[in-house]
Amino acid sequence: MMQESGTETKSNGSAIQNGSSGGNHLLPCAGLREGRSNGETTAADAGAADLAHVQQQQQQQQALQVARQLLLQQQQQQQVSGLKSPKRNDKQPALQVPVSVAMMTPQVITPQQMQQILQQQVLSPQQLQVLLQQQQALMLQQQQLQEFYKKQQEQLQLQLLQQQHAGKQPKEQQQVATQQLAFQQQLLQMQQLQQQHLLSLQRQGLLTIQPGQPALPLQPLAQGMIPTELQQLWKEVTSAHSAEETAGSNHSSLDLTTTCVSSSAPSKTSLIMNPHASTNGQLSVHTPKRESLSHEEHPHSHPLYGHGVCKWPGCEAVCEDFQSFLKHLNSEHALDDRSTAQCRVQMQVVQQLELQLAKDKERLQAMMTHLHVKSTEPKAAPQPLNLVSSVTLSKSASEASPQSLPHTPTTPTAPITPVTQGPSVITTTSMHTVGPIRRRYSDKYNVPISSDIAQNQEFYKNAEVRPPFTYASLIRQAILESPEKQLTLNEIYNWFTRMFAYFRRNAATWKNAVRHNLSLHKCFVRVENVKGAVWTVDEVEFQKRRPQKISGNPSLIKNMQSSHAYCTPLNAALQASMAENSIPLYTTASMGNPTLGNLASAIREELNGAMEHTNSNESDSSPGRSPMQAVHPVHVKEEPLDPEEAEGPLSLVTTANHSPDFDHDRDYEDEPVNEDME
DNA sequence: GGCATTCTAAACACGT
DNA sequence: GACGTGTTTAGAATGC
Repeated sequence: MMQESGTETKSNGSAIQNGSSGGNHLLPCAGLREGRSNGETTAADAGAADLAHVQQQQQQQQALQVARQLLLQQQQQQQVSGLKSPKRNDKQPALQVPVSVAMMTPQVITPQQMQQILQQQVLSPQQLQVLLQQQQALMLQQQQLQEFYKKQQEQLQLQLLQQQHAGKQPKEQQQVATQQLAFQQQLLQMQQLQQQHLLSLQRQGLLTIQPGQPALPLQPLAQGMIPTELQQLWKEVTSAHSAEETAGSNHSSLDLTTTCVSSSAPSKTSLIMNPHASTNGQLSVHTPKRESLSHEEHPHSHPLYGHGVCKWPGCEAVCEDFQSFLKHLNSEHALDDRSTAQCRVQMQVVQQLELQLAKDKERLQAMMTHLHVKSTEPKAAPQPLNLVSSVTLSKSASEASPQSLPHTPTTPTAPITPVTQGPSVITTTSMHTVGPIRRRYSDKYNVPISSDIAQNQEFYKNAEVRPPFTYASLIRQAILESPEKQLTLNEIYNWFTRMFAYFRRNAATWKNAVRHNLSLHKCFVRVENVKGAVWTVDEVEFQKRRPQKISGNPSLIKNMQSSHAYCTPLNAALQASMAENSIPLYTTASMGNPTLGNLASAIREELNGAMEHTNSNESDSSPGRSPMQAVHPVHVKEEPLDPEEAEGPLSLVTTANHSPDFDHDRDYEDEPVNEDME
């Protein structure tokens, strides 16, 4: 006995390499420029004809040299007093890359790196404090540098004005302006690197920045030149660079200009948001030039532009064409505090999503592993697989929760525990079932078995899970699916084995059950045929079958509602997880299947019926679920919400004062009510 | 606790 | 006799 129960139970960032972790997101400009030397800049300067201009250039060069000295000091200081951990040093590509890269590196302690440091406990709290102090010292130096820059900028602007009035060559002006811009961008880059670092410190709780305290004064720098001017200069500089980059040069030289250029505003977004860091701190960054090229080739392929709307987070400005979008992008989303903050937010969003994705993938893997193991387990577990067990009520649902599943407390999805039941909850409809382990929901909630089987066909065929339907329902379905609405017993067998992997085992048991059901239920009529005996379905009789009604049990109703509440988030989580793994989702709800409507109706009806029953407090066993009952105060035996099941006239299944109206067993067929009916 | 429903197991009969 | 089909009975599990 009950071997079958045992059977039921059975069935029942790649870029982080060479120590150059993702923290080098902000290194792309340096990486791109590592082949550059400032000698190129001076060579360009040497080509200036105007002596006065040359002198100005020399002044600027001197200023830049001072700035470089400051930056080099920063670098050296950082290298000397930097992190002491060998691991940390390993992660520092600065010593192996050009100075232009190395210069930026000490400040590029990104959140990832900080987290790694903290997680690996490479640094002691004291070391972290030292690190923090160093960063703060760097900030002070940065401010000094900015002050120096401001003075220099004023000078340069004055000179520019003078040159303009004197009718200087535009090329020379641009050279001056280029250097100005370069220096601007260098500072911007540094500021943002520091911002990044400060952010990471904030995340680690090591640094607290008051709300009113601006992290870094980016705005004044961004206002240094008007956007059109910046764009113009940018284009010229980048076009010149593309040729220069191929030549290669002294890697040890510090080229502020080239470093700065690559970090100008248009590329900043991609710099920050591009997670695909390459090795050794060299990132494949979209330079604006490349971007513009790609936009020319694919004028609507900008990730921030789609459907005529700017997709900058929180913007959604309507841009009629791509040009207007670019104008909008450059004007509204230039490099400023706001854009930087938005980029940071977006970066965190992406990080969170990646983290979530990784967790979900891990969980899915564990689930699938678990289910696979479970499905191939021997018949040891006596717990029957509950395909229709309630999400909230079923004992097996909680008891069977596999411990192998990784605990993911951060997962925002709704209760995952029911999912642990595995295939049993893949179908939305099954999650509504509030029945005992052996209940089959098709009879309870009038869920169209045909729809469920059709939608989950592949699942049932491949997974050794018991279909959540009674034998009677399955037999009926098999017969109704046949062209002639009649099947021999063997054909019924074949249908079972063909449609359900579960019935490919223990044939003796379930076949016996099939035969038993065929004989037991009046709804199955045996017809002698030429071929032999075939079985047909008497729909009227079948409709007479009464599912176990839900009486006015408040707890049951509550549980049903709660289980329904689980449906949406759970389904969403399932859908998301399965979609990301390209697994077909056998749900009725998520696919927008009309079955959902039937299901919802069924639940509503069920709930209403239960409520009505509770309110009416009738002794009648009628659930009172059907709207027909409002018209006919007589007992409605069954009111199939499934259109297919509703084919039979309701009047036929309406009886009066029929208490044991389930006409399941022939034992009952002599009941007076049935006699009256028939 | 009793009843209803469903499932499982088994026994039996009958035909091929 | 083996096997398939059909019927019947009994017991267990579960929900009402």
